[in-house]
Amino acid sequence: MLDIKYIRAEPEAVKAGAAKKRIPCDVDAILVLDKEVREMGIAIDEMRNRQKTASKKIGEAPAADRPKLAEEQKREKASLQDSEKEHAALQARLQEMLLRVPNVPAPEVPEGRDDSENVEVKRWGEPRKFDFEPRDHIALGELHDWIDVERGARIAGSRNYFLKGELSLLEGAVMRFALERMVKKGFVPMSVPTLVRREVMVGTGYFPGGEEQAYRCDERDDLVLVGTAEVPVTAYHQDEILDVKSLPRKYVALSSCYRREAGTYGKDTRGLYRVHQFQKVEQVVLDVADPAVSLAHHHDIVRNAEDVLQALELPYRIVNVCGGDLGAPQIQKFDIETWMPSRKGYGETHSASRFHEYQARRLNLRYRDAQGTVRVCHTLNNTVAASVRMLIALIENHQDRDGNVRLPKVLWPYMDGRERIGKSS
RNA sequence: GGAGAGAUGGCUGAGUGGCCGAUAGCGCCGGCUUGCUAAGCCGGUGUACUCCGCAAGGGGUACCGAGGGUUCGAAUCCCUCUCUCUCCGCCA
Repeated sequence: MLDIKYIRAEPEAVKAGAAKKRIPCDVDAILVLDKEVREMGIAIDEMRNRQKTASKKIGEAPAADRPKLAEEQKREKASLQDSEKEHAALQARLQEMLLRVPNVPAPEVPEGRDDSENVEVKRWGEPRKFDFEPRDHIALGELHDWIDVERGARIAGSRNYFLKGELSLLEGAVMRFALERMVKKGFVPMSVPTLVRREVMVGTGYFPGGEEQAYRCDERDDLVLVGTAEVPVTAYHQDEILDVKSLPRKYVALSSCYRREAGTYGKDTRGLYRVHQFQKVEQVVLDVADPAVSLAHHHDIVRNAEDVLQALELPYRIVNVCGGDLGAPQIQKFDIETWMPSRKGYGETHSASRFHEYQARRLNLRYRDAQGTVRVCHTLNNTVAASVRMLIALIENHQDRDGNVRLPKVLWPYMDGRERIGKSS
């Protein structure tokens, strides 16, 4: 959420930002409503002031005079209550509108309509040239009995799956490797709730707007399954005022992630590229409200992900996500796409976002700076490793002619010392 | 699931209708003091919105878990919800 004071001061910047993101937003209507709410608030404050003063006088008056004085106050009270009711309704409407105002993208965000106009900023590693016809992950899964999508669908519906045998172990190995790598860099590991209250979804910027992508419980429990550990981790310090000396806070969490993937019917239907549930290690950074500091963190969290991909010997590229492909909350986003032979291209595996105050303001997540001033934090996050897509890349890229898979050295300790997996290894 | 207790400022903890945005202690910040390992003394110390002011600063309003109600007036009375704790039951 943007600061209403910022919207008042820079309405044109907000409009331009929304236009760049291709998100409709009636800034003028917000300003009109804001003015109305504010003027009404002043009037109500004055009415309350008169009312409080009068009440105090009644308290000081001799008991005999009180009923008469109280009678007079009753009329005042009625009109105050009407105004308060109206004011509350207007405020709620304004708040609803403010929650939908998109964050203003950074100047470095490229113009563009959709992901086809994202701008590649870096490439690492050479996609491997196979001297045999490589199998895709489904074929490899069948060969080794690693993947069962049929029973997955029978038990849990489409886009659900079982991982078995070595691939199930490999999933754990990759997650554990990614987690430990981040802990070594000073990130505090966390195990987190994946079923959260709606307000946390609002606080992190997923609601309103993203309701269709989230699973929710029925009316007995008004909870939502998170699509990423970013949600509980970023909200961890909700409503707190942190000491500036305790910043930055760097957290890393492994969690299950749940996505409805509504509106993706027919898209990526083969294989495990797009699924309803997966494991992911996520990094989250909270720090002071300084754009330069945030930018530095942004580069750091991208580096952290690159570090993991390089250790796993997977070719990737980084794209600067264009305005039209950017969500409402982000200032800027870098996606990392990893080479997947079955796609004959790069597939998104990481998403590094910088939010400035957008999430923190919604979460009421603040800090007290060295001067004692209370300010809203900045937040960022990025994937470290997301399970199924990382497994697709690993087994497809590192397969041999027989369909066995060479493991990168960094995974050996997590796979009981094994250097390869597959039938003949 | 049953029975009970509770939720107050960074923390502990008073407050049962007007003198309470809230006693006190601790902590923290500033100052003073004393030669003795640290203590003592004095002062300050919530957040948000808003108005006035160039500013320093000042005024108003709201907030005592959340929401509603009673009342001229609510931290205090009533209702609903959330959360915490204790005991019993059940499950792991």
